[in-house]
Amino acid sequence: MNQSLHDIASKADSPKNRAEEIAFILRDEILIGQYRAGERLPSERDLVARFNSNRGAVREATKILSELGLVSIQPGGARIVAVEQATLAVLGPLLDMREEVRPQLIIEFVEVFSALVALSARLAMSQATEQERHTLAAILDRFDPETESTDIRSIMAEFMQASIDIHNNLVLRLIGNGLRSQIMGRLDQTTSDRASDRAFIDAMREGVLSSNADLLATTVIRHFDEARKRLIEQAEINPSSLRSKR
Amino acid sequence: MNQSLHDIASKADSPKNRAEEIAFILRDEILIGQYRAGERLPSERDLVARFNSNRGAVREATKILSELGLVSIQPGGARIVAVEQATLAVLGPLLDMREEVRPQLIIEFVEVFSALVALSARLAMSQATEQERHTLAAILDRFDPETESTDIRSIMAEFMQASIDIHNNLVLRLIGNGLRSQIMGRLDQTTSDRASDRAFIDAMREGVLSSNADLLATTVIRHFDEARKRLIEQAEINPSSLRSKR
DNA sequence: TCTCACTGATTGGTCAGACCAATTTGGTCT
DNA sequence: AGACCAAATTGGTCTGACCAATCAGTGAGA
Repeated sequence: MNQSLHDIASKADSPKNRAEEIAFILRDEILIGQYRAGERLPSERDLVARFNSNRGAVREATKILSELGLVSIQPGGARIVAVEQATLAVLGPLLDMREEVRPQLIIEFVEVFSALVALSARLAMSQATEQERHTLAAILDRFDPETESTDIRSIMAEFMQASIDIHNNLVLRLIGNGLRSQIMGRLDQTTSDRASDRAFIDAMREGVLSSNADLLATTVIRHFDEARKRLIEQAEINPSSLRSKR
Repeated sequence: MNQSLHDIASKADSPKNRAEEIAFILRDEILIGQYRAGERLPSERDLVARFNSNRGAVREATKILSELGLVSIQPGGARIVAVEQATLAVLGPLLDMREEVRPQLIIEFVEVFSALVALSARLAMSQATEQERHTLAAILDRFDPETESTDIRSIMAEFMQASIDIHNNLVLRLIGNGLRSQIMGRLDQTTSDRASDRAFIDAMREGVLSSNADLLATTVIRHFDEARKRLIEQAEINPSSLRSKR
């Protein structure tokens, strides 16, 4: 039953035009590690030849890469930048590409996401109206342990979004946008314990309705921590993915 | 002594070429609210006329805007997207532009940043070697309450960076990149209580050396919470900046 | 042998103009 | 009003050209 790893991986980006097509190919090659950081990207004219295109399209493509933080363009040549200096926007492609780091990356995502959900819940509680709290509770109520269709992750995503709408912290919202667009559709179905999920949802529900920010936050943290541990166990079965060089 | 608000505001982006020049102008106009979300951006040919440029440069410019998430380009016309759906990369420009929301935005930044620093410290503690902990402590030791030059914020930034180097969580690192590049050089000098800063640094130092993740996290949270409250007080003196419509 | 200034080739930056396909728009007809 | 159609507009693609900054190899001088 554990064929779960990397069988969905939506490969979601579909290029809208030639420039994006080229950009995505180059982006993936960079992320795969085909070029080392510091190396020079082939010249625009070479890329034109390779992709049978024109400089306009190629320049737009490199513009995209530069905006992703993957290359640094200067007169005289464009150079590849270390992935570590890039933008959140490389996360999705990385999940699609690098099978070896995928489990590790998901764990890292969970670590960060849990903290952000907890923060968002806290902030929302600090100023939510009665009605807003019921909106949040309603989202949680959508969880049904019987049906497989109600994915707890999508509920958490909705909860996050709704809580952001309440506190309206733009910084958190922008980060949330980035994470959501990178992660959406790229996570595998996890086989989680529906019973413990139920308990988790109930605890959150209580925290929301009683406006108990601390309870909410610790509940979230604890739940994600368990999820993280499960992920680590799974990852260690497949020893190719240690927390090591990327 | 309180001339602090918005006198530094580096306006850091200097366009590297015509395309960026155009892109930044349009970006700022959008952020100022000159176009409403959903409206159409002037056509490429119109922009060529307005900026006395050529379609190549203009197209590269709109590519940048699209990458920022500020416009959505489709055959038939490009449309402005709500700021709320953009990328972290709009944060810096927003800080430079919208004087009214600046204080509020800074508060929101602090709320998020504190949670991320706390998380990062936690993660780092969970796997730091003896030597790595001393590296962190050394950063904290750079704080000197006597000299005005040692800015506690730059120390926190360094601490964040160093802790990221330890746990090496790529997701957190990418988010950190975004925040850092948007905030760096755009925050005002705040007049903070050097004595309480001293206490804060000492508490962190103890947390680091004793590898007490909980102490570290709560210390960070508490300190930033105080900073946040100070900011809110300052903001309320200037009543133009309530947590309201943006 | 090493250093440094020169030079020619390469590279990104800018520009003009053209054609296509899709969308949008405005008017017409029902 | 509403459906439909045709023309204008728009983004997408492509070609070819010139400039200025940079890079890399060469050769002269120390």
